[in-house]
Amino acid sequence: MTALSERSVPTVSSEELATAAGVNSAKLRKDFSYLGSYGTRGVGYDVEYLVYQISRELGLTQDWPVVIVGIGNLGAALANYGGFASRGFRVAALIDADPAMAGKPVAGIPVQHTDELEKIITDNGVSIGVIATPAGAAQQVCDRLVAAGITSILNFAPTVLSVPDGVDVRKVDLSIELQILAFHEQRKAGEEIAAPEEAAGAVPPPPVAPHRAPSAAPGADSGRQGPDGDVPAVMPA
Amino acid sequence: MTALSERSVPTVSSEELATAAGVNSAKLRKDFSYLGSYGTRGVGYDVEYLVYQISRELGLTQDWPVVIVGIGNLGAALANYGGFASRGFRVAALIDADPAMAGKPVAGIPVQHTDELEKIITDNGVSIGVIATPAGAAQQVCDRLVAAGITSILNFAPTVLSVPDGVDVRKVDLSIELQILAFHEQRKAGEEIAAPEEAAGAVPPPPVAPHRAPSAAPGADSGRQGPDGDVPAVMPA
DNA sequence: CAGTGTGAACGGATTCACAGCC
DNA sequence: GGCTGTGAATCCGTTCACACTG
Repeated sequence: MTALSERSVPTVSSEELATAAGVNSAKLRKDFSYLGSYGTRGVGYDVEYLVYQISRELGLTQDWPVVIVGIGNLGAALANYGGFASRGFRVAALIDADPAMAGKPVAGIPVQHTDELEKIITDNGVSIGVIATPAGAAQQVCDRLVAAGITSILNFAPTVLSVPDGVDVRKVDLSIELQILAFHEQRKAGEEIAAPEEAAGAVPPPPVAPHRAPSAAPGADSGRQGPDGDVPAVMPA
Repeated sequence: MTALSERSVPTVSSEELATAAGVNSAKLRKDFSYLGSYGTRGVGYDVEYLVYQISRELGLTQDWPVVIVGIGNLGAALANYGGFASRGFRVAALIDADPAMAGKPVAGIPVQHTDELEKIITDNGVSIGVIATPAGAAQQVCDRLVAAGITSILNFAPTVLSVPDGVDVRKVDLSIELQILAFHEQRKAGEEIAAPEEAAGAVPPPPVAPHRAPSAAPGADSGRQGPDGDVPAVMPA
């Protein structure tokens, strides 16, 4: 939709959007209808208007100050990531435990030391924290963020964090997407013979004839790239 | 399951696993049953055996050579990411367009110039490519990867890539997870009044009373962190 | 007798199909 | 005429409940 908006396309039909998104047009209309009657019968949806309404509903019209803790490669990459600003996210501070990093600017923002963490969060009214530290430091950082009043955490460290009720955690595992690709890749290759006959002999293939069951791969729709932006888990209570 | 395995726990019940994963035990049993009858009635599942079977089914017991193109902060972060090796991924090469990067080791692997791209892929039999370039270069890199024989692409650049049929693309948008958090955060805050009364006045709030419809947030289950590892889209045909 | 494997029941999400409107 | 908005029909994933087994 943003792309359409940039090309100054005035209106879209549910059919067009649905095709682009790889879903059924009825579903798209029904979903939009939950936000209100924003379309015009016989015409379609006003692009600008719809972009605005959806942005508002998603909370993208607000200003979300965010702190990033752990300014290694990943932290730096996140700090430099252009996609945040346009979605209403503002990097309020970069925090790292390494005193040598302190004061050094990354993406134009000076890195601050972990000691300042609580003060930074309070002063800026930050409610979302990003953890990009090594696994070992993650839980500790998390605890401090929560204690300082943060209620949403995006965790890139390969650990499951434990948090009190009311705090929302989402974990990003960079290897999961690769695994999904590999899974499909395996399928593409395995089209030939039905019996793979593994090599690597760690666990001895115990009894039980692996009765290659249904095992059907999920629905094959057109060109939808990337993960579904699911919104599962933790609701505010 | 890996954690259980490391603690040498011999068996698990579907109930235990289900609780840990935040799902219903029946669902877990049914899902496992699609892989075969790997449990023992009255006992549970053999941890080691199950780990192996699932790994194999997911394609994690194979060796997947991967190339990373674009060795900026993100590319470097990916190259250094520990989670890949344990999942069967091997970084076969790092590729960057900047001649100054060539030869420089990142994560112990020397960066090679884009000119070598085709040769590297062919020589190493690479079928999965990771794009971590700026948006502007992504499509071009993608085309070369595909031409060189790559059939799965993980795209971190903020562009939708177009690829021929048979090539699998997954796009990772680092800001989507933040958006999901912000969405929930907005909900938490909006518990007070029902009328937000926006500030930012870009699009003039046109007619139509935004009839705050159902708009219910998805199911609230226990502590599941992160996105569902969905496996949608593109099936091998 | 604890715990798997699975047919049957359930319920929510998707799709159909069409009335209503521009 | 074209396209939205939406009740009704349908589909499909989830859960129940229990027969079966080690």
